[in-house]
Amino acid sequence: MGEGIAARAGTPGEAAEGARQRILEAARQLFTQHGYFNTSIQDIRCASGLSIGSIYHHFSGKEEIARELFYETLAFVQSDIRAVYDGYATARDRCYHVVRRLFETTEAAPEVMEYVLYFKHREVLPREKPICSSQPFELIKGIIAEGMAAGEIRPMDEVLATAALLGMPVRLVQLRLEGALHQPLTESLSDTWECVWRSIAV
Amino acid sequence: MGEGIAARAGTPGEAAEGARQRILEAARQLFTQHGYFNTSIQDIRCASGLSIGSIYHHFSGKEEIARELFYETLAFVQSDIRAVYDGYATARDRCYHVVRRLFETTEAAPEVMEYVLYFKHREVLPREKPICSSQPFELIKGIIAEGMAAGEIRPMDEVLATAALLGMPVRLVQLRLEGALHQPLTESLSDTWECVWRSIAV
DNA sequence: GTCTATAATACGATAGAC
DNA sequence: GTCTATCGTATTATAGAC
Repeated sequence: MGEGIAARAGTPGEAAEGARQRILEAARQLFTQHGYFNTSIQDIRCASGLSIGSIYHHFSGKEEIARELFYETLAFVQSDIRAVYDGYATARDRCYHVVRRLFETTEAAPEVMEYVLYFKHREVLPREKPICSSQPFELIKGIIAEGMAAGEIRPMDEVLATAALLGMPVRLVQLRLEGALHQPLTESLSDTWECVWRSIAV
Repeated sequence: MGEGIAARAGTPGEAAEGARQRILEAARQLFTQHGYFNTSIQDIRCASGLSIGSIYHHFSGKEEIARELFYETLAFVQSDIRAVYDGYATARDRCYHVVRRLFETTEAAPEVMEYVLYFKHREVLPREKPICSSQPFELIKGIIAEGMAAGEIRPMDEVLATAALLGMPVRLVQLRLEGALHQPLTESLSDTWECVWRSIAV
């Protein structure tokens, strides 16, 4: 987008958007590193390079920053899964690439995955729906259901199948983020996929 | 554990232990229900029926209460797994009963499982080792390793196999605790076990 | 829009009587 | 061992100049 008008800091337009993003970026990093409750507005101020007043100009408070990050991250995950759904036709391909993207995202943008997995939404944002009943997971359930209808996946409870598909990969992502796995997840992809697909395939 | 001497409240001996336990019980419930950082010492005071001073007499502070609960819970889980290890001989039986106990404990003592799964140890007790590298998980890895040596479990990375064993069941426990599953987990045991064992069996 | 200074409060922890 | 009263501090949020 345009860049001619606002060259100096403090000018309106995308400079303001820049400030917003700087705040969100700093907050995400601090929230995932030290936890939401161990992060003060002062910490966000230091990390973002802005002032308290500026932060309160853009957000109503710490909680709104967390909520904004939550929706941003949810949208990111959702578009990822939708891209897989649209890009492949069989349940097998779709499931495989969901797991693959999960691993790739963990390696490429660990702070995003960290926010998704470790952020205690129930504790910080108790009014939001839990992530497991959100749209991304509904998409996964759809993939599973179509796979059962097509005879690719053994008939069973959809929730069970979803847990079978994501349980092991998510657990590995957690271990990787905790530093318990030294290899990149992508190197374990084929072994992981073997386990996952055995568990739900006909 | 005599009981004759101290009949009135406030008397030393097991009455003091009773106070300790009342504090721990109240804290566990509040921590899992509203989160550690949303629970104040005042809240624990109200729920336990004791006074601030009494709480600080038994514990050095809020963090020590959390640490105490952490070790208590860890010991509980560990003895559970050890009982399974000692009670069965094959990897198949051991793995099955680990999953079974996981489900049974979730139904019988959800507040314990909730504490294990949802308590953000890294955020509250950053100095403790993460639960994944603690003794209970070492026990599981042992079961897996013996199973591979005996030719019951496909040869693969032990960490991967552990994730394959626990990933799906743990995910289902989470869903159950969040209220997303209305059936008791024990009713899904056989289907879950089918998925799990397919994923790691030879 | 951004800044500094400050108000208001909630919290963890302590002191000291009983 | 238990209690009440209180201290010191950290934190959120606001007020008002620029």
